[in-house]
Amino acid sequence: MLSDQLVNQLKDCRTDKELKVAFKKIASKDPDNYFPTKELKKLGYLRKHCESCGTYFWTVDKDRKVCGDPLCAGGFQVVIDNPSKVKLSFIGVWKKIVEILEPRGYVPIKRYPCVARWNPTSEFTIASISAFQPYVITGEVEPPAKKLLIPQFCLRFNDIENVGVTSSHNTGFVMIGQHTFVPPNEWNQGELFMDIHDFIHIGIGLPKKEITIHEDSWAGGGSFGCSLEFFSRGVELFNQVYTMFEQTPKGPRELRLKVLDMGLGQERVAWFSQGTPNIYEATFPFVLSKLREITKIELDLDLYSRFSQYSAFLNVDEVENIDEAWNRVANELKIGVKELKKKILPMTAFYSIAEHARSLLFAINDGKLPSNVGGGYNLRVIFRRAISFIDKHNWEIDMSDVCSWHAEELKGIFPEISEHLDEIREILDVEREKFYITKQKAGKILEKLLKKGGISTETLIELYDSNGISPDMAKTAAKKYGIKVRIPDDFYNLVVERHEKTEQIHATVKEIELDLEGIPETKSLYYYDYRETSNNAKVLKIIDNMVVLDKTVVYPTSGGQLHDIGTIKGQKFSDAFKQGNHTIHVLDDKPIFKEGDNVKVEVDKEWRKQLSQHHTATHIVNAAARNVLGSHVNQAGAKKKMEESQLDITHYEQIRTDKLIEIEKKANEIVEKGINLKLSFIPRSKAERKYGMVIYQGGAVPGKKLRIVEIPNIDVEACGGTHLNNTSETGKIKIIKSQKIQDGVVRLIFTAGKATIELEQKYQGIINKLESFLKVDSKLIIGRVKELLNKRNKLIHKTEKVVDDDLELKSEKIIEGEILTELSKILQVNKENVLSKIRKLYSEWEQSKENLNLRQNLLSHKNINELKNNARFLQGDPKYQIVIEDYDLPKKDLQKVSTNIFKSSSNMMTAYISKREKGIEVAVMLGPDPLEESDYSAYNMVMDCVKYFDENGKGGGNDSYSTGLIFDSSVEKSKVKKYLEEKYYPE
RNA sequence: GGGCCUAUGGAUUAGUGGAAGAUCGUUCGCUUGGCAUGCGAAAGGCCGCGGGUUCAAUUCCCGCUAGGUCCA
Repeated sequence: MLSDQLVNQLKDCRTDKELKVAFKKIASKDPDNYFPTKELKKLGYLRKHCESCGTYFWTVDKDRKVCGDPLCAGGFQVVIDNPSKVKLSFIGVWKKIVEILEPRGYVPIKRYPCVARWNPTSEFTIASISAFQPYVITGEVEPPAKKLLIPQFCLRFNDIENVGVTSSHNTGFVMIGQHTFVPPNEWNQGELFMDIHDFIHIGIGLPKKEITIHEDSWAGGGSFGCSLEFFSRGVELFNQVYTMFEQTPKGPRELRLKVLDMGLGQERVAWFSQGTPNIYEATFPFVLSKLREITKIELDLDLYSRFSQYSAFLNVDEVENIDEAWNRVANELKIGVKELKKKILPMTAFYSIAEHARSLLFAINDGKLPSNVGGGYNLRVIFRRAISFIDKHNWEIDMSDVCSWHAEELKGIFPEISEHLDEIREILDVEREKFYITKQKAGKILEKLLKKGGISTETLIELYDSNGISPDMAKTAAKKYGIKVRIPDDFYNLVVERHEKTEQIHATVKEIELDLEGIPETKSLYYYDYRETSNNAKVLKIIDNMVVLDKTVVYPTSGGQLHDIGTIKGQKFSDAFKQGNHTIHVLDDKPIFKEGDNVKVEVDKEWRKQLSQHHTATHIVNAAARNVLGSHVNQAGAKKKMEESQLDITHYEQIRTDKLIEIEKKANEIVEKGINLKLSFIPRSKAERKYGMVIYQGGAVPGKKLRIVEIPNIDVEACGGTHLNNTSETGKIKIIKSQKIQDGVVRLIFTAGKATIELEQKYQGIINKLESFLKVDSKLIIGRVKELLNKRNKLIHKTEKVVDDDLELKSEKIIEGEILTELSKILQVNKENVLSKIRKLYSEWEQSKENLNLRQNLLSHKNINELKNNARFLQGDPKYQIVIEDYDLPKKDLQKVSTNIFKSSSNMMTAYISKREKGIEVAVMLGPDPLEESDYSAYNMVMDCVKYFDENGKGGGNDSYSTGLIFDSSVEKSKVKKYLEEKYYPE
């Protein structure tokens, strides 16, 4: 169908955008070849060329000069004199299209989740066709039906700011898909066109004169085709895409499977057919009525109706100066800008709240949580936007309530979203708390800055980037202080720039690919029984130490499971990885065998068993966590190693210890039940139908057939790893710890089988050592450690108040809980470091004890007085007195002595000589009088002394307090003391 | 996935390469018939953890842990 000439034209197109532009020209040059012109003409449509934008379009109006795009046609005109004869509710649109197309062979199917776990290219479902991407489109997977209809809820977060402002933007919407997946000989473009035309013309009763149809093209994900866009009154109703070609490195070619992609906005069509002032009134009137009761908002629907015609001008994506755009709209409506905003803004807030609640409801229900990273961030953004609107207008709206009203309103089409309302409420409650805490924090930071002065652009960016404080928030806060903050027009560009700068530094290194051209794929033999650990194989390729075989039992690192180790023909390999469908074994040394040889492969059985235990345990823990925490729990990543296994699950807060124990208990119950696992290969669509999308716990999996790992009644996952035959083989599962790796994702680290035993032994070993170190029974350990910490602190910091009781550990308190877990909390260290931390604290305590008498004496009133009495007047300057002493005590204590002396005798100065690890320390401190009145300087006094004994000696400080060190080990303390005495004492 | 910010008594925090402060709360005393209040005093800090640099680190550097935040 594509001529060589055209192939050449398209072959160099690298991006979808280039392809789309190029193909649009080609298709419109030869419309009879690419569009259903026969049907269009038969219906009485004429082909025209838009005088405004140049697009070719079809219309029955022979005088029409411009196409139906709102920019060419001058905004929306839905409300005035609505042209549709049939009024359809939101759900009615779906019912109507089913009514018309089902008899023509289209099968209505259930929606897919809007969180696209099966799709490696996109986190959310963004169009009806996403449900079938990528594997149905590539022909790898059978479609549920050749011709089908699907009401697909989709999420798109690129237009958040427009929601509620323009009358038609949504973050979440239902795209009704009319799709066919057929080989070229079954493709009938004219019929597909007529089906959808009949829906709009007969089903909605839209007269042909109200319809304009644009010629366009579409490209995405490597495939492309031409399309027809249906417009009416400036509204794009839907777009029928005929995907017929794919782009390959050698240029475009016809697809083996032709795909019809017609996506129709259910909200949009409902809106259009009802002619309401905006899309929201048409979509969820029930929710809006509830909100109206609460807010008592006065909706000036007449103004909104008129406003809605121009709101396309306020699309922030297309408008450069938003203030000017408001002025323009106000002029058109013949109303002041201020008044317009005052009336319209609460309404936009009102609609946004309703709209965002709906998206949150679907997204959370389908398994996404608000978060600070990833797709979950979008949920946080719309939730906060909604909450901010609620706060701004002081409305008593609970977002969870709004969600449940939506669920109610949608029961007729999506009953499943009512199933988890309680969980959603809990999740939103937590999320709301987080928002208020952040907001409060932001307020404090701003206050602090504003008290100091103004805020520069630089800090404005910093505030936004690091603390999430929007420039608007800063501006509002500044007003209270009478400070003006200038927000640059290109603020958000500056933020982006800042990121670009830092990102350039970290360029990623591309991994080396082995040349395996022409080598057959490796046949993997580990799928059915993990105990199969050896096979005979033929060597296909050797590159350095790396070996490719025709078949192997070896498991290469993939799906978060570590590779096997073992031997090939007796030679050890310590790594195995996957490239495409080849398994590559990495030998420790150069292979002694050659390509073409027959060799025996053997896998280390212990190694294999441990990894299999960890892998099956991961499925068990995942199921246990979902059981304990709720159905919002999904796997967000996993890693199975020898010593432990990690499982990341979606959850909205750090898991409390009691819940953790419950999960562990539940997991071990599953182990003890001794359930047989079912391992099987099932065609993808059958598996999806039977088990649902939850099977994609480990992420998207390619292939026509899925390897399904089922623990009956517990867990089903599509998974390629090695698994046990029965849950009892897992052995004891022990959860070591949980950590929140990002908002909305918690990592569980646990062990199974031998690893658990080894770990418990290790922990028991630590506990045994603690017992003998502290000389108590294990149940007293926690109490003793708490006591040790307290007494150690007291001994170090509160020397004077120490009593005999503090010199020994005698606590008999028995504290509940797992010893090491508790200790690691108390001491704020890892379990592994508990012992060394306690040893450290203990020796510090002992050290303090050793010097205690000395230190207590030193700090006693008696001693202070004695020191003062014995102080000698300074040589040549009898106004001041100096204390010169020799103490090997901690610096802190010496400082305290001096402070105490100065409290009652301000004319004093002190000099101490102490033995330290590195040498002899000289410390001089001046009381208030000599410091203020005299020329004496502690620094000079120290340096003079240090340098006298050791020219490499170092020191520093200021006039009031200085220390110095004499490194020379031949110098004796007594000499230093004598030197000072001779220098400062009178003859 | 990448970047940035933060970590100080129970809470909110100031602060600095050289002797850890404030406010609230707590306890005690006084004031009052009692309470609110007022006055006075005290207790309470592994300055997140580990390492490095330094004569000296709560402060600077590196790693970790925990929380926050922005971008893709």
